[in-house]
Amino acid sequence: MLWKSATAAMESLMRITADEKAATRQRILDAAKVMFRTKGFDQTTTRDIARETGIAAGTMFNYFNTKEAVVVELAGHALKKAARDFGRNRREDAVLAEDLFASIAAQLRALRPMQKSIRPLLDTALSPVASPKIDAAVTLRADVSEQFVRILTDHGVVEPSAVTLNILWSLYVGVLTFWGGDKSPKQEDSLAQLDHSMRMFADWMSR
Amino acid sequence: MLWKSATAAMESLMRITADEKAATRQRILDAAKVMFRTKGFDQTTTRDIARETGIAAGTMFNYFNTKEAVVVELAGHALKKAARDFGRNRREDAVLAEDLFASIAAQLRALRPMQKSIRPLLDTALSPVASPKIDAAVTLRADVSEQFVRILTDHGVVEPSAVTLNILWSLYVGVLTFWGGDKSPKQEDSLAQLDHSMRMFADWMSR
DNA sequence: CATATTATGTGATCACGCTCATATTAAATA
DNA sequence: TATTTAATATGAGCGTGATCACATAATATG
Repeated sequence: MLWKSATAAMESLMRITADEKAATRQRILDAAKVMFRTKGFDQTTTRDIARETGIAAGTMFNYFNTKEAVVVELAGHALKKAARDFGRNRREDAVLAEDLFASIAAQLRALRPMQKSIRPLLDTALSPVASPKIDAAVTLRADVSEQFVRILTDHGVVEPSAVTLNILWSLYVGVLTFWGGDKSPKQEDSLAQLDHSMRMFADWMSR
Repeated sequence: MLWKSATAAMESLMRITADEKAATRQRILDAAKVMFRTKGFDQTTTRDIARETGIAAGTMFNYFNTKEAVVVELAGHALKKAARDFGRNRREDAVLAEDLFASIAAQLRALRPMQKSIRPLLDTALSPVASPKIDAAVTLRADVSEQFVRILTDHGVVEPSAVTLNILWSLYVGVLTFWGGDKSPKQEDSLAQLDHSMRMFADWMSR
């Protein structure tokens, strides 16, 4: 394709087709979102998603490498929203444990619709040793990690060691895992777990 | 079957066939053990195991409900050995963090041959919210948890709360996850991770 | 406008874990 | 031993995620 000779008309046309592609992609995400929430991840087949989207069975894989990649993308959007919410409501006088608690609690709130689909997320995206086959998973992991590092930095932890970050990540994944099966009405049990985890971690950091 | 009329001869006969069954079961485990270690869990198909064992493809599922159940059973044996090793080498004057470290380090040593197959273990057996479809997984989880509780009790923690146990479990799973991808020659990285994790936990317990 | 090239959609097909109706073998009974 | 009943082995077949050769459509070139 000769980009240098591209005219405004061409660009406009391409934008349209690109938009159509993006629209199909979005329709896949919308269909998957609903079905994952109602039937769960395992009970939703890629053929279900394709049928609901109005495309052939194989076409979905032109947009997403794997079924997991779909849920990872959905989670990515949710976590972006969570990060914004956290930034907006952040209290100036919060101590480390409070900031970490607020950050992760915001994530739990945003991820609520996919509570039933958290398992594939933990396996593919949030595991520190997950294979980098899904691009969105690498990005997601980096984003969350970055936010943790920023919070730590804001509280005087200059360059957290790998071990420190791994411990925080273990507690974080532990909370998410527990939360995935949390049946308490308002997630109190998970929030208690999160509260204790972050308090312990913060105490250890300021020892 | 009329058990009450069972004679010694019958019992002897049945013992033989029962032994044959147990032998088949063992041959499956042996074949799987080798293949899991060399090719990894995902790259070893149930048909591979069946072929190597000399049974039909479907027969394996008369002995194990799922492919995961095989690796869980192998891990169960390894962890039993680890528990014995820990009990044998346990130092009388050890503090909480040291005992937890020693206990889990023994597990890592015993699990070494299945380092590549740790993922399915974490997903099905060691997750606190895993479905109870695999009996051996429930047992395994209970055994490990029980050992942790015993160690805690020995160090004066009378009845550890659910949150406390969950936190310990999170750190434990975090270490195992990290260890699954640990390339350092003698697992120093994982042991460092374990050391810090248990020290933090013990500090928190004695706060 | 006609043709070549490139990108995208399609569904038949694969490999996998797992199931199930049937065949086969062993045990119990007469 | 002959016959009935129970236990076990078998492999064809299912549903699934994913792939791939091919069809179709969009774009570039002459």
